[in-house]
Amino acid sequence: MNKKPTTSARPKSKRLSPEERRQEFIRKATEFFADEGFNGGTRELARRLGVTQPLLYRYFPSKDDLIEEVYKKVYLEPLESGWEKRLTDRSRPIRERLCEFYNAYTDAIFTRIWLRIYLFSGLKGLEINRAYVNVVRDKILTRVVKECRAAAELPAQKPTSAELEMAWVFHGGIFYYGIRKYIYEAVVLEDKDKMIADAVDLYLSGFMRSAEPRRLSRGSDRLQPAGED
Amino acid sequence: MNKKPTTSARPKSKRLSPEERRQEFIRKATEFFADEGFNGGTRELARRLGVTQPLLYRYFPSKDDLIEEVYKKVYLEPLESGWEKRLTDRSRPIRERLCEFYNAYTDAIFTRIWLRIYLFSGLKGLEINRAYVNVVRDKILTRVVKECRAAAELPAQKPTSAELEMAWVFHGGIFYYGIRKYIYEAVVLEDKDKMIADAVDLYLSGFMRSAEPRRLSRGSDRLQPAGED
DNA sequence: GACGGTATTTATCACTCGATAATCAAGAAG
DNA sequence: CTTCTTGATTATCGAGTGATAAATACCGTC
Repeated sequence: MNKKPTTSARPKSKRLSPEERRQEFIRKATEFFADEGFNGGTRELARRLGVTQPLLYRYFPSKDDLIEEVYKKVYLEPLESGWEKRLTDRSRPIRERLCEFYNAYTDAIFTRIWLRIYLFSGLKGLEINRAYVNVVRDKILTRVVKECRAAAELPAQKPTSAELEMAWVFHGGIFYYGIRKYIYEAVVLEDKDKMIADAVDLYLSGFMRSAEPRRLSRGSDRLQPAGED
Repeated sequence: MNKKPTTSARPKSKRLSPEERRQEFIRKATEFFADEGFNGGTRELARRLGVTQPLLYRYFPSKDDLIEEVYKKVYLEPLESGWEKRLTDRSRPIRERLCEFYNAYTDAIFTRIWLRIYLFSGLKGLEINRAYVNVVRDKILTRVVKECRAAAELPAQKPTSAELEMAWVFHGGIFYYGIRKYIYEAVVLEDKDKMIADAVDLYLSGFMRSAEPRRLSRGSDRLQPAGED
């Protein structure tokens, strides 16, 4: 046999590699903290993992370190796919691009686990949460506004704060659908795609309507007096 | 002196009546739990109140009972003013009514304390939170849709689930402004009235636009195939 | 099959939590 | 001043917390 795994390259069945085990712990811990909040006890967490509590401290120096891993996993995963870049593909109609993006984005974040971790950490005032909000603004919403401006044949410029605010209202309206469904467990319109399409139509029709007078009197933007950002 | 306070009707200065004291405790406890979450300790709470921890148990049988009082206070206060009834005053334009209502409503709920208690209790899955969501739907949003239908000269009928969903998106968009400002402490467009006016314009223009084809082909509502509620 | 290192468990510490009982203080009535 | 009631404090309990050290079980390797 030419097999020569000096450091046990891949164990046959059970006994996952330390790193795999660690990731498994993080995954389950994410579920656990999503359910119980970050005040959930390490003993109960260990019970769910089917191990004893002190074992956690072999893989993570402290509970806070474990929680940190959970944050990273939750916050970075949905963004690393880079869908937002497809927003700028101007060969396709703006409506289609917005619908596609929000369908993909909400497919990623509209889960009980993601939303709960997001809200829990938001209430704790974590930097990573604040940073995420800024990423949404810079990577998604400014892009949305820019593309809408282009579609409305408005001159290209940095979005005004009023435009950005309306994009936030639009975005927040969609986001709130997820909260109602997965946090409040309320009855929502089951067809998420339709909800998004309707929201996009609402936003676009409002944007285009407010763009018309602005397009005629180039430059001067009566919706926003001065000084954005 | 004709003073005859057999049971000490009103103490001159300090030493508030038991009920006043109790209310003061609830008020401060609301602030405390808004900051620390409901896992905040009774000792720290007592310290903030300037009293010792066991004293709390003279006014409330248990911590949970105190929390219950906090819930009631927070959830019932902003609704008991009954602004939503002014939504139906059809002598005034729909835009004005919507703006007025949301200005008043957000004046009441857009505070750090209210929003945080709301989110904390929402994450705990409390009945009172679920009930509140239903109240928003029944007392506010169905009314909003009905008034918009009337303003668009559509036949009066129970809002379709798609209409209700768009009202939720509109409502949630405004609500999310408060979350961004008071939970995420993000920089928002400071002129709340303008944000609301713009959001109302967005919603109304989208609603009216979608209403036009529906108004011509009376009755059949192509935006909603069947079965609402 | 014995060895050696790693994975896991048992036992335990120091601390904090909500809650209770006993004690003390303060103000009104006699 | 004394007495009685009620407000408030001190001291403490038992359960649960995160974390550590020592002991044991497991598995690949020689």
